[in-house]
Amino acid sequence: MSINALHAIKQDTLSEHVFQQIKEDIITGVIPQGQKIGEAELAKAYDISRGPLREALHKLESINLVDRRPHSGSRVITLDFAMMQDVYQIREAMEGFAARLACVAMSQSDIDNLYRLLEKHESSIKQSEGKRYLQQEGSLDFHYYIFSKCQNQWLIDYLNNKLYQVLRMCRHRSSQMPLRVEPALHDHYAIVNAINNRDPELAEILMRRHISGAWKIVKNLLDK
Amino acid sequence: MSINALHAIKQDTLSEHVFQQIKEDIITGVIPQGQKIGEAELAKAYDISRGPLREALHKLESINLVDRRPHSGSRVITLDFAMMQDVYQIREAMEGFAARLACVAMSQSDIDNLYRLLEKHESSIKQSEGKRYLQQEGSLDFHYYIFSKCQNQWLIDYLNNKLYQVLRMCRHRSSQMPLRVEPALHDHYAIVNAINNRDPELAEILMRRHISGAWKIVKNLLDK
DNA sequence: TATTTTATCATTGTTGACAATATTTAATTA
DNA sequence: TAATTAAATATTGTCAACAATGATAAAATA
Repeated sequence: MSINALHAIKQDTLSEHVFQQIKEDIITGVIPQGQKIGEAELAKAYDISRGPLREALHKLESINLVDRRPHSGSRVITLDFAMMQDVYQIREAMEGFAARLACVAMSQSDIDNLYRLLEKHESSIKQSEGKRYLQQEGSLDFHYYIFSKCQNQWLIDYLNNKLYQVLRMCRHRSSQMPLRVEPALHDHYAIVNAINNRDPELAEILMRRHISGAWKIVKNLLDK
Repeated sequence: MSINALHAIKQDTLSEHVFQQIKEDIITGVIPQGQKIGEAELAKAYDISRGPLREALHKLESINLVDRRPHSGSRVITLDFAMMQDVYQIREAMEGFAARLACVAMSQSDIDNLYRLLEKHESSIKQSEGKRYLQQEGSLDFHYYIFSKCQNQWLIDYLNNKLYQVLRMCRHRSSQMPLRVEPALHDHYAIVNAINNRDPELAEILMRRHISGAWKIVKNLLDK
């Protein structure tokens, strides 16, 4: 299951529908970073009135995809170094903690599913060298599967609807960077093993290291 | 400095002003938990039109103070056991991590200020036995001072504007519970000592224990 | 010419009316 | 009478016009 599967629901209202659409357009770069957003202009572009559009903009602000200043207007955020560091740090803390919780809460069949997921990734890596993007999506699935089992609804919601949206944006931005995926797979196996051994502390530590390691790689590539 | 000092600014717009006001009314219980919110009704109560009120409600939803279902309406959240547990868990993870970061980032004069703050709390405790509420506010100041120095803007924003609002709500709800404050002060000193020794790992661990200890107390009182 | 002031313009904030949906009430049927 | 269906009501979602504020350009002064 892809993370985006959760987006299908709740587009009942016009404001919600347009929120999802603009969100994707920002994440995928259709609307570039730092872009000034004129309400009237965008409303016409998406063929709605300004009311629902403003509500959509508020939602986008609440997931930190746009900056809004009263009487001044909105603009798409810019993924500078400080912001990416903030995001990766929070991800390290929260997803590490989520792994700890999930380690306690997961059923054995959940863990079996995780192993199967990793095997699928492994074979997928061996076959396709070029399609790194799909492999990254696979990595997202892995992370999502774990934190979705932590049984803390607030935590799940924050990771899924806020942090991971910005993370997808980072990915699109740095999707031309060369990246090795085998080490990540090795990390993943270590994490699942810790969960399988019902060792929450270790699961948290390994998840943290995995994420802070990913940040170090991204950081180096940014310094180039 | 109280946390609420930050609320003074940015009330330029009507929607923002009413957002702050409703927020306080929810936290302090003027609008009770679980209350159904009729837009027209509230708009008249606060003497504004429905447009800005709806935007305020969206903001309230984004900090998890109200639930909103399309076409159905909004209601104030209910602080049940699961939700409070979620909040304290996230607080443990994020504030622990913030303490780790702050331990690295703090200047020596910051640390001195922390010690002075604790001394003030100590004498305040000795003098007034009855005014537990003020002591709790003091505790909030302590926590706020630390995480505000973590240099992660996202983290600060989340703790200050989302988690701590719900936390204040928990406090108001359980403000008649008997609670000992000396142990908390002891914890606080241990945390500052760890920071003073520039030991980030320990600072994080102690902050975590402090918060999870607070949760255990609250949990027991809820089970009564 | 550079800078300040003033006036014009564009954009955001706000409002009340209208449309669409959900909820409640009443009526009907088993 | 209880359950189901249909009509009526209330509430939310959407729109377009208006007011208020900030940004821009023109004019005036040094």
